[in-house]
Amino acid sequence: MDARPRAARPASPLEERVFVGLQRSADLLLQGVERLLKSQGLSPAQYNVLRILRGAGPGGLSCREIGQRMVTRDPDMTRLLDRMEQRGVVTRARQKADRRVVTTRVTSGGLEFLKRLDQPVRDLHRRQLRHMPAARLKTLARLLGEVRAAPE
Amino acid sequence: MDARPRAARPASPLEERVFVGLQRSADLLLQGVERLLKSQGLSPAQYNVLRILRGAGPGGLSCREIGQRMVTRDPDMTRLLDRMEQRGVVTRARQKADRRVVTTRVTSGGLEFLKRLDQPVRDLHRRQLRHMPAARLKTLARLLGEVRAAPE
DNA sequence: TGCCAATAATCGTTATAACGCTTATTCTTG
DNA sequence: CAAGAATAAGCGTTATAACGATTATTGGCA
Repeated sequence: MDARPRAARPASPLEERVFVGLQRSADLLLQGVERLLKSQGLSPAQYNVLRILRGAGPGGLSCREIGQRMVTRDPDMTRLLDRMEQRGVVTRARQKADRRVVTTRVTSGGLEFLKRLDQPVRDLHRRQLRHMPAARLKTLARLLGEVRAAPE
Repeated sequence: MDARPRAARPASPLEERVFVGLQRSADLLLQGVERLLKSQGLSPAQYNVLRILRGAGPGGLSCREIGQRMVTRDPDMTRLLDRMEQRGVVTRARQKADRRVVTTRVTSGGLEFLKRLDQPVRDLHRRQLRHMPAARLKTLARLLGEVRAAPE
């Protein structure tokens, strides 16, 4: 039995509330970012790859490494990078030592792109979360980390 | 100034940490749900629609209403419902009063589907979050609500 | 009443995501 | 050192997402 319903709808399990809340919140914030990136013809995944490559420096990264660092997994790195190569924001070169791996690097054009986007993206995030005090954001960031710290 | 770098990487802005943490956590949990639903040939969006329609009762809902209640927005309700109608989990009928709107209802087959999935989904969510005590989950759920309570 | 804006849904098209399979190369080990 | 497992990336194909434009219907109002 569900006890007396305090609200119209019976409360869903706590874990489900967290799951749905996560999906909704992530989607809400992503919408804004998508709009911003679309003005430059970039998808969130492409933007993410560019930032990863910038962080990796001139040595570049293999497909696998990029995939591992991405915020959301992408099951087809090859064609994601194909499109980015066509736009001239990355280059690819097969490694001499291990000819299985292809090293991808961000081009100067790609870095320009990122530079133009850095401030607008920061501003957007600040606007999206300006109604929450820093202390709560810190708590939230910590709890989100705990979610992903699941064993196994 | 950034003070002394306590870790190798300089800390990113708090808002960005929250944004990325949200995307990563949402994606991580969604992966599990996708795997589970795929065993029944359902996408998360389709599952979401079924649950919305079950909650709405026998009166059904219009496309717009379904779209508004979805966890993540879907820009093409028509074809999402097309596919579900073909699978026999929903029916559609144009309203007499206002012939612009199409009412969608879940079929008994669709309800069966849901019934079989209810417990596995609950179990999955519990497993995904079992490493976090209830008090933290409550705090997290509350903070996630606050994120979406942004003015305008 | 007749015209126009607003609303609901649909559709044509292109791009991207997703799935599994294949190829190329390297590592392992008997 | 040869055969087979393991690893990295790529590809063929199908399904879905995304974007705009379009149709059908209704409500507002001069």
